[in-house]
Amino acid sequence: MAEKYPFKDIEPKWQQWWEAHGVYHAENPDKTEKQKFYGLVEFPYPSGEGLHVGHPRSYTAIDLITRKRRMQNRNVMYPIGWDAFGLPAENFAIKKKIHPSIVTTQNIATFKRQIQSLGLGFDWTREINTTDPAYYRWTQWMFIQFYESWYDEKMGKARSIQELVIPQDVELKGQEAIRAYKDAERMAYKAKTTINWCPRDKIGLSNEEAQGGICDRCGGPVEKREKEQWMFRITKYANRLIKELDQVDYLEKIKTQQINWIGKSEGALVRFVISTNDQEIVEVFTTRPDTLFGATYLVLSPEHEKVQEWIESGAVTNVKEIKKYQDQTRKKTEIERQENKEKTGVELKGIVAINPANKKEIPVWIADYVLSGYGTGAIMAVPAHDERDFEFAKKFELPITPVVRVPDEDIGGCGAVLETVKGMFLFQKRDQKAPIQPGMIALFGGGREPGENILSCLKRELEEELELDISKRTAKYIGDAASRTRPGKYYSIFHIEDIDLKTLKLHEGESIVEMSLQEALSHKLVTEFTKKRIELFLKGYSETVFTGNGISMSSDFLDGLETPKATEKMISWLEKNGVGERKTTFKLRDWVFSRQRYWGEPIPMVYCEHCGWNPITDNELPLVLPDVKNYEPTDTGESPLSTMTDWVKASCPICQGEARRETDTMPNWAGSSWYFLRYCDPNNKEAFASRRAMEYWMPVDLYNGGMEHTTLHLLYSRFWYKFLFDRGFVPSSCGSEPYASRRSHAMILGEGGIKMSKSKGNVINPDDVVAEFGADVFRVYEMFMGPYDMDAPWDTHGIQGVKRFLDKAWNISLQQIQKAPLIKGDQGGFENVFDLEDVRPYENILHQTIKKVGDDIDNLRFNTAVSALMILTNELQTADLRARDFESYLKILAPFAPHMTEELWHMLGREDSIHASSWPAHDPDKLKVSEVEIAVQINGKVRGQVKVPAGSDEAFVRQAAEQVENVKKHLEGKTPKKIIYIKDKILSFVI
RNA sequence: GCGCAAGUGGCGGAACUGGUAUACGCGCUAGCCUUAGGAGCUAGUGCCCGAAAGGGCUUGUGGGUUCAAGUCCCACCUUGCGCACCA
Repeated sequence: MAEKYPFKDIEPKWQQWWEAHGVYHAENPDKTEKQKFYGLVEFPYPSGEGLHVGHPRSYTAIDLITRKRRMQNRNVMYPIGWDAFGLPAENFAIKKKIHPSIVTTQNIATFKRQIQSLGLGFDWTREINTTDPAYYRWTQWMFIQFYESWYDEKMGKARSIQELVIPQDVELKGQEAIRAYKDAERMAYKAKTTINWCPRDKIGLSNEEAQGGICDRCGGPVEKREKEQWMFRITKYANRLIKELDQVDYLEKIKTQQINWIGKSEGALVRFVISTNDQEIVEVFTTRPDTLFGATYLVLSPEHEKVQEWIESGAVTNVKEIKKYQDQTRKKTEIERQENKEKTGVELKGIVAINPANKKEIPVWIADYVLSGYGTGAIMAVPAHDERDFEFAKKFELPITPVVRVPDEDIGGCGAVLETVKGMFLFQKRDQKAPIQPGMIALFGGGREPGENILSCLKRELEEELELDISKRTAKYIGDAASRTRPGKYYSIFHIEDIDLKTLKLHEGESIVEMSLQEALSHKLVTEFTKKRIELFLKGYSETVFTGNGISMSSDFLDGLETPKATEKMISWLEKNGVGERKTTFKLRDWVFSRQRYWGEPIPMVYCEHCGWNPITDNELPLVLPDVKNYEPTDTGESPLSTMTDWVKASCPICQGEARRETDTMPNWAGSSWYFLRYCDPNNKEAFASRRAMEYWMPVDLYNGGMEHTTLHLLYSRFWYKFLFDRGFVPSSCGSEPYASRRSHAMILGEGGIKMSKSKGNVINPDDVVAEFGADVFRVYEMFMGPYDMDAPWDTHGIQGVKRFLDKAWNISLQQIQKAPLIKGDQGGFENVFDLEDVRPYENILHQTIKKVGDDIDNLRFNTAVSALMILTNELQTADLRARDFESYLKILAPFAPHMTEELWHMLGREDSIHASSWPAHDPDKLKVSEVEIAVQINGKVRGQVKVPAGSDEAFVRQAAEQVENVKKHLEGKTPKKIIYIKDKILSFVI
């Protein structure tokens, strides 16, 4: 009698029927009043490997949600397409000498067949393909819009380049100057920069694709190369890409990753004058301008342009040494630079800079710990406040000057200052008589009359005040700090070597209290101020907040200020004195947009000797990718297209003269940056999508994709969309964010928890799974494996369990359909002849499950939803269901097992699709249970259970509990001291 | 180093605002059915003691709060992921 669910006969039948009946075709906005729901999964790259079992996991997840929304009367769009430009097809083409488009077409066919065998509710009428000229026509058109735009900082948005006001002085210089001025503002611009070059793929990479110095495609190391490249000014959007995240519902970790990648930091730009030539200036960026007084040297990155200038002008005297160091740096890959963090560097002899705060002359160095790509490529080194600078200063014996600020209450007298190697200082007020103990590494400040000999002061302070004999030790003078409350007085700061900080001794009356630093944290004799410092010290922080205002400071204006306030004060000082200004920098770089490969969208630009770069005209779009003989990329970094001399030749759109085409192509992130807009209106020939369609469908309600795309596709497409939005190509009612919410799937691993790979031979082919178990089992299994956002290993036994479940559900359903004599109901459905009013034992669990499954789908908790359905199915084995309850059962199972439920639905005599039916509502009355089991605890341990009517009061439950043998035994006839009763849950005695 | 997430049976994993830990599934054991089964059905299954009733222990480790802690607080350990000389 135990029949198997005959998926082989059923599944293909319904797949065809659905498509023929357009069950999953989204209605166009003009034809519906319904509210829309736009569910989106990242469209796949159709690789030669075929579909991975990981793809269906996320496709099915969003499929479940969209199916439920459809049953909740939403007009659902769940589209799919092909992100088909890319390296693997090209590499395959090189190897097999087959045109990439042929390979791509084949791969798409395979992917499509595989995806369609899974019964996913995609709207195939909206299928798109980024390599289709009808599609990439618009990608090219958008490129031109980027080129024809500039970013207006004042309005905070991109505008047409026509609207760029040309300053008069530029205008006077003529056309050449005007063009240069415009080019410097365009959102897409060509520039010679150092790019990441993958020698294996022979392709330039964006920063996002070369994270950690590793190529995103092949995993090999990345080199630096000078190259002229098309760039997108994504940095103009850095602020908005962070700020507008608060309009969207993304997983918190996705937001954090984007924010970190953009890497905003606020601070100041400071100009250092080179003393040998007043005209010469080095700009540095710092987040801590308040520490400027402590800047004791400058460091430039080895690639810094000034270094080259000084070599050429002969300003530096140790050219050979410098060049050697530059060479070394260049040869190091980024990985090597990261692995070896030992500080290296070379002084630029002959170059001296002036610290604008204290007018002191300071040396200038180059070192590779300063990165050319960040800030200005130069830093002011404040070794007392920065771990890296400290390390560097120690190694090359450069001066270390703390900038010391202290709140007023601590200025009162000289005190002991304790220091760690890292540069942490501790203070103990003098009136508490905290001596520096032998065994500390210490710095201390001593009040000293102007003119008093430093060493004699030190000796006096140490011996008289602090009871420390320093005769056997080396005390190194570090510097002075002026006292604010006692004008004319200074704190001298010394570094006493060979001392290890372990204990703190305090005078309490006549006796001395000795304590560990741990104990000091809670000791009443120690001030809060000191405690805080000890705490920081123990955590190993290098941050220093200190007294006075640093060596030879001309003013004490930073005294007593918290770091943010001191920073503000210093910035206004810099601005007032014209030596610097407020500045925000980002880690985000402009997007390198050219690729020196064949299989990508041609960049629609031509170069003319007279007119420079210009976009081709609209009616020339699409600029179709020509056939070439050889797809092989070159070591020189020329695109294979450059060998197509006929194609390269073009006429200049301005002067009609001879011109040549751009031969680089776009990165594969181009087509995927706006595909979600094309789905709204995929066949439009007049525009990339109609305004009406975008107004209705955008933004995407739910977008699912991998975490690996957080700093790639997700960032790029948000930027791209914001640009289109700014320029009004996307209607303003759509909002400036393309995706209202973003979720992430996890990986499916091979059996045993290791990654699936060809070489390990543990790859599961979806085709085999569908052939053996059918699509419904496959779907349910992938949902049941574990939490959606956690990696899960494939388990061949586990899928058997799911098969049993669906077989069981199938059999129960057949019984229900057979057993119950059906009559046609009023609503067009069927009711059986059983009494409709009697209370049925299964109702409770049915309604609970309806609620749970619905909630779980909404919250992407598919594994527990399946579990609830299994429990319900087990319960229903012995029940006789009313027809409408049976229909509810099928409906909540339908999103998970669409084929099986559709078959059963039609067996009931239905002619429409179950997936177009309405989602059942749970009846809150029927969630309630009549009887509950209450645990009885005695002194916190469960000693028995009682079954009572739901909602019973304490007295009733207590009486029942006291009848239970085991409870009686443990109560030992005593009267409980305390009784806690939580209704319908627990009764707890304390005796 | 910094940031984030997570540690629960033999395994994948449940557990809502603290309220009977181990749901559901796998695996395993026994029995039934079968010519046979890697099919199906029934029962059992955290660990220890016990014939049973029952008792003791158990959610990475150690403390704490509470009548009651996987859940809250403190300290620590481990694993995974992300970033990593970002000034």
